[in-house]
Amino acid sequence: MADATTRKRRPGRPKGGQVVADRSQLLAAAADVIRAQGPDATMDEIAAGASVTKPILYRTIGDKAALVAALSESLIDQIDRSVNTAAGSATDPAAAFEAAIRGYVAAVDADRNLFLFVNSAAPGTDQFRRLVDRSAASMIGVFSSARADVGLDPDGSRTWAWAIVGALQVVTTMWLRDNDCDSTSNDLDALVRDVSQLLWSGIGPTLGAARSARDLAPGA
Amino acid sequence: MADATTRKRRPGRPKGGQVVADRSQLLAAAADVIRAQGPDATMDEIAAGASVTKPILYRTIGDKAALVAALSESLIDQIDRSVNTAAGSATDPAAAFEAAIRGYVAAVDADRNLFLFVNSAAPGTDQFRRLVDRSAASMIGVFSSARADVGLDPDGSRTWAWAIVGALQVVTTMWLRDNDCDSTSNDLDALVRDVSQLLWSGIGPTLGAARSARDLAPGA
DNA sequence: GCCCACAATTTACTTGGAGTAGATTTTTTC
DNA sequence: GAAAAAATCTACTCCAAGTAAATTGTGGGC
Repeated sequence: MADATTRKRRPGRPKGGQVVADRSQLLAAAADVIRAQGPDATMDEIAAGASVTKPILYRTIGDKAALVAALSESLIDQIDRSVNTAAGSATDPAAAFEAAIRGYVAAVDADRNLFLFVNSAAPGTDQFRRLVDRSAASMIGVFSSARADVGLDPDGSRTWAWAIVGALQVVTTMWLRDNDCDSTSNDLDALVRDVSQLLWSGIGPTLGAARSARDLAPGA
Repeated sequence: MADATTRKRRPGRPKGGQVVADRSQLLAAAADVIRAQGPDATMDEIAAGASVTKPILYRTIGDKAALVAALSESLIDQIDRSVNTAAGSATDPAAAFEAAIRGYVAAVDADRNLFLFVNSAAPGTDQFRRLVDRSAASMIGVFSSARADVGLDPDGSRTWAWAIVGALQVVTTMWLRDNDCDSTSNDLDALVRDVSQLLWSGIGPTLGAARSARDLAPGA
């Protein structure tokens, strides 16, 4: 968050050719405002929270879609880290998958407002599609090679990734409603188990077979 | 669509205590406008297309969320019909499931603009959640009994329905992008096959077991 | 048969947020 | 020291949602 050092500036060219706030500072400040004010934070509020005026925000970041895109980058990275960490601490592939889903939900829950802000685009908009593509990217590679090893069309991995992104998005969104105030993590376990059971049955055999195929490869 | 009989009315109380257009007429006209003008049709355009002024539209239908809710009712019914018809003409349960998904995509594709208009709500909004709940409703019943027969927690059927609704929504939305102008239905087959393969592996065994359990019940 | 109350409609407005143009102030350069 | 340049801020426009008040016609009382 840009602190009080840049507060109540008067117009004019700054010393040393510096700008009042660079892109990363503004993004961090925007994230803070959204976390505090909720997903309905307006561009005015975000600019004010960053101690900057709106034209600065627009000149530095771009329009609202660009802000969403930038924030989604970091949020998706954060979710990916949470997912990988959770999955890494499991031995059984099925357990790893379930843990990954738990990691996803946990990451979203931890940054609820940012998740909702980033997901403020309606399906059908370019923004939405970019977000889905970006979210699916990390999955596609995994599925693609696994499917190829098993003789399945690698193009289908994109479809699988889309489906999983959609399933997780809706399930998580709907789950956030019920836990709006009270964070009863009891039924979270059941939720994660159910989703993972539904999806793993389709994925697991393919991945398992691929792994076996790779284990049989020379040099394994 | 309200035709030219009610065009260029001057203000004033109509004869016979009738209103200028009733709810169902307005909804039909709105759907026509959206089909023609695209999912970004404004309330002004919809009112104009129905040969009615905006306050009439608001008094008869409600706000935009109410319009979306009303249109989603009929669209979801239409999709459900398409799904059931498609699934009914298959013998194998797995084939029926795949046919159902094909029916879903086909129905959405046939009413693309209306689908996008109805799905114009961002995840996290009440509108979105209502739509998901409504879309999931018809699935929940099926899953719930099937899961109960197998000894699974029936509550999980809601989660399954949410996940499937989300998967289909995203996959279909993303698919619409690529087929924006040219309707190459070649890859549609692959898409449907992939999605159905992913989801059926999780559902099929449960449903199959439930069916067997029911077949073993007294009086079968 | 005339007039007043009332109902449905239209015009024209307000509101709120995204995005932008032009005025304003300070630094730099000649 | 003055003019040009660079970055900023104030104040605006635009668009769509939603609404209030003016407008015009119908129906009933006398």
